[in-house]
Amino acid sequence: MTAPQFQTWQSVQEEVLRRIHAREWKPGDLIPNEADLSREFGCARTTVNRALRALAESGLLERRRKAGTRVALQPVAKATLHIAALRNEVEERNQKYDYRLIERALAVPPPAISTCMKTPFTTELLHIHALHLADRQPYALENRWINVTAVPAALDEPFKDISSNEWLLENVPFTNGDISFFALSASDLVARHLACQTGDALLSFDRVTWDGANMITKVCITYRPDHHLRTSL
Amino acid sequence: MTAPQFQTWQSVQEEVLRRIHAREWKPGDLIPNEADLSREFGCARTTVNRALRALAESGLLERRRKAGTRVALQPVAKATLHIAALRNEVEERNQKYDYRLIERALAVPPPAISTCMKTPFTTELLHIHALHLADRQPYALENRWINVTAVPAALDEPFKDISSNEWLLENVPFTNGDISFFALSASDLVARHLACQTGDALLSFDRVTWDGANMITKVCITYRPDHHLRTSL
DNA sequence: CAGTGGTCTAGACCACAGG
DNA sequence: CTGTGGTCTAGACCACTGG
Repeated sequence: MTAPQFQTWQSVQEEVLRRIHAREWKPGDLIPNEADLSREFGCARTTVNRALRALAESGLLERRRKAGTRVALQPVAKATLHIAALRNEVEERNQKYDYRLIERALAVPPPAISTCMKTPFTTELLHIHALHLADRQPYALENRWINVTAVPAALDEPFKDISSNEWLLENVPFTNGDISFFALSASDLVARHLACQTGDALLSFDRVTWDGANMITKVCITYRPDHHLRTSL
Repeated sequence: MTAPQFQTWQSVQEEVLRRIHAREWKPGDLIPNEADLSREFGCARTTVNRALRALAESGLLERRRKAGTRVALQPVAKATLHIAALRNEVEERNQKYDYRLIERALAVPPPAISTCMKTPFTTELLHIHALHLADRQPYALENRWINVTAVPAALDEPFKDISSNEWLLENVPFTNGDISFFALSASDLVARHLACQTGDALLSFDRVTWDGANMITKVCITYRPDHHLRTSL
């Protein structure tokens, strides 16, 4: 018997990757089922399943009951961005983190915000405007609206020494969120805070988080110019 | 016996999520080990393992041998962006996809590209400049350099009817890639192709892919104004 | 209907790292 | 050294779905 032995799911995964890469199994091809592979590899089907499932989660395989497992035609690149708190982001660059509150006010938001927060147009929300710094230079601008109906405790927090970001993480549970990345042209106000030129192209993202049916907060983070958000495949 | 029965890893996961959410287990807390939980839940340890492993992969738990499992203090939001081929991106919006080649030439790239591709400064690369359209409107601009040493077959492909994107996916295997998102201010040239104003803020990303030690290609995709890249938590 | 992946079980051994 | 998670096994049943 010349069949090689694959005793760990990682080694099975490597072998499958090798075959895909060597074009033994081409994009779109049906590959053998788990039972056959487990016999060929001399391991339990569970082990094969673990390996194939991981590859399917990463988008390289497509699996369907009865239909079997195929090599993905278009390996959808799943780029996982790690959106940590800004403090961590800065500290991971070995830079000194600072936080400065610009404004904290209870106010009726623009209609676009009310719509997004699913609150009546006349309902006041807590508005936080703050700057995050790295090595004393502006790093990112935070523009946040908090639903005080869902998070009344926020009314007692000055957000002077702790960013709303960190306070919310520690104090308010949430179940879901949506993120949207886009490019923004710096307004005069934004340019002044980030110490850049009006009209500069800035990477930004909106994040809306909620807890069950309760909208918690909507935040817009705008990075200083030339900021890159990196990830690997 | 009042202990509820949890027979699937999903139900175990839901119960764990409920306890975290209800602050029965707070951020930073050590939770019971797998053996104890499996007894409490009335299921096999494997099932608990599956549930906790999934939560750890999503960043909500932190697990270490011997140290046990803790609720993450800073649940690093892992935003997974699905970077499909542009054709798929457009078609998923139920829009008509078109592709137009702007330029295809063998040329010595700028030093920045050579450095990134790890080729000598004097080595010629295949340069592809193309436009992707949605419902006949400019959607994204593609600016690509292909390492013809690693991919000689690219020299025989006109890229007139098929985008380099799709051709490479079908014909060239790769093992790794880096992606970097940023905001770009539209140059005159870019503005003309994307039918926008010079200076508009545009969302872009660079992607470098390689196969083992061979650099394959570097591409820069620049989206039309107001493009949003969305994902959920 | 039948073949495929999805999952559960009970038990076992192992690798790692905290104390 | 010892407790913890990581994994493997063999077998079983189930859920989905293609033909």
